[in-house]
Amino acid sequence: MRSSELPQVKALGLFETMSEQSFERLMQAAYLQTFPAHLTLIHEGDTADFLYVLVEGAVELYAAANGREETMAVVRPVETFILAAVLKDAVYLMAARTIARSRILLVSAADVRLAFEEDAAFARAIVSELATRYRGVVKEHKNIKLRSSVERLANRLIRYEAEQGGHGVLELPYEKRILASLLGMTPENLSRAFRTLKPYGVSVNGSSVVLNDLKALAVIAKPNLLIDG
Amino acid sequence: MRSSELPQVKALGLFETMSEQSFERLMQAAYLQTFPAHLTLIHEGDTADFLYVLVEGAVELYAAANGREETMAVVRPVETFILAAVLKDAVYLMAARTIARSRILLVSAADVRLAFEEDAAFARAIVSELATRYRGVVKEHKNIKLRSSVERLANRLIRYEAEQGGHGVLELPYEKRILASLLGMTPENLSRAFRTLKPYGVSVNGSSVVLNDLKALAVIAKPNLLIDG
DNA sequence: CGACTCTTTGAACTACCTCAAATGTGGTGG
DNA sequence: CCACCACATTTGAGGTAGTTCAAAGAGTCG
Repeated sequence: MRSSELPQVKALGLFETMSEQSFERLMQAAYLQTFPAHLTLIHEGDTADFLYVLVEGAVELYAAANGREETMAVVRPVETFILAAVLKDAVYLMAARTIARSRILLVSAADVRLAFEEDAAFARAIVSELATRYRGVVKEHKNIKLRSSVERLANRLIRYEAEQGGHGVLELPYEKRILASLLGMTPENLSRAFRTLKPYGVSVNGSSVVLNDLKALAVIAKPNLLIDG
Repeated sequence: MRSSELPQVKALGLFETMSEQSFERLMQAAYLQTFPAHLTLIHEGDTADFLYVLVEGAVELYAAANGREETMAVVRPVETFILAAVLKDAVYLMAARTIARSRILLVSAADVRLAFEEDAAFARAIVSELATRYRGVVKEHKNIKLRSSVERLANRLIRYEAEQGGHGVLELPYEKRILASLLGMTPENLSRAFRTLKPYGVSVNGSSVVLNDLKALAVIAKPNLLIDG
């Protein structure tokens, strides 16, 4: 693999504390590859042969059943995905496809499990990462079970605005179609939810959103650190 | 703590492989306590001071927001709960209360983190447990996003029947009110969902359920190993 | 420019919820 | 052991959030 991205990967929470030696061994059999947009990387039910690290781009994790298909999460750089399946040597519960052209590091799953055995710092980092991910899914599950779709959208907008600098403006990081599915609604309903939020200072123009009245928006969103934090 | 339950705890996947020495140290500062039914053990947002091990009884994990309250999971013996919060030294994302009179082992969270550092086998077990839990929440999330309430009930009945011996009969392990919330619906809607399943061989009498036509039930349930497995 | 796909809008439908009341059930104290 | 009470469950009626289907704009990319 090209070595120019290595420092970026090593800086990842998961690899940061592990020994240089273990890291090098792990990277020796790793591929850094560029994939075009809309390419399916993994299918539900496949065995987990690789741990994926998204270096650049965006990846959608989705699941299908009963003829329906829903976005479960969107991975942004630099982040790993499907760690749990790799550690359990189990099949993937979610499928993954690129949303945009993406640079992805593929690390051998067997090597990850080996490094876990041999490097205590790596083991700690894995636990930390896994626990964080676990809490992330729990929050998402609370989000779905405890909130209406308009509330979910309002809180998501508040989150994006904060992540993007807190200047009252934000760019939707991917298509509304995907955002809708991620928030557990149809595209049509997302469109209507945006209109519902207009009286609360939300104006939308394509993928650009302006929040003119954060206070009013917070009243309807009722943000909650134990869901959004 | 009483020592008669110790073997039962040691046999837990999480503690099974750890050294006797580490285990004994962990248990030295642990309490085994009996709690009456309907007692709140932990509140959302509390700091995680203990890892809980349910030895006997039943515990409901729930979450509240917007004046609503929903059951997130039900813990059955012998199982741990809120492991992720303990490992991250973070606040609990879910509250917990006993459903029935319960015997619960409380292990110091700091001791768990210490044992994790010192005992590699324990570290492995924790990762395995955490990864399994992670996959459990993902499955539950798929369940909610991809299925209707009747489908969720049908699959849940199929699961209980299998767990309880596969003889075509099952006992609902807790109140319908809680089952309803766990499945993401109101008690009224659960009652109607049971009636919807009657033509598929489901007859209910209090907490006793008979499945007279598993084949027909499976047709409507469309069970899926990547959700129910 | 033309052919996509995405997004929005409208209209009709449906799954699920809310409210209210009747009925059933388990636990408690006399 | 029984009567009572509180609460769980069921049933009915009506409402609402969200879906589906259809079709018209609006970007986007070759």
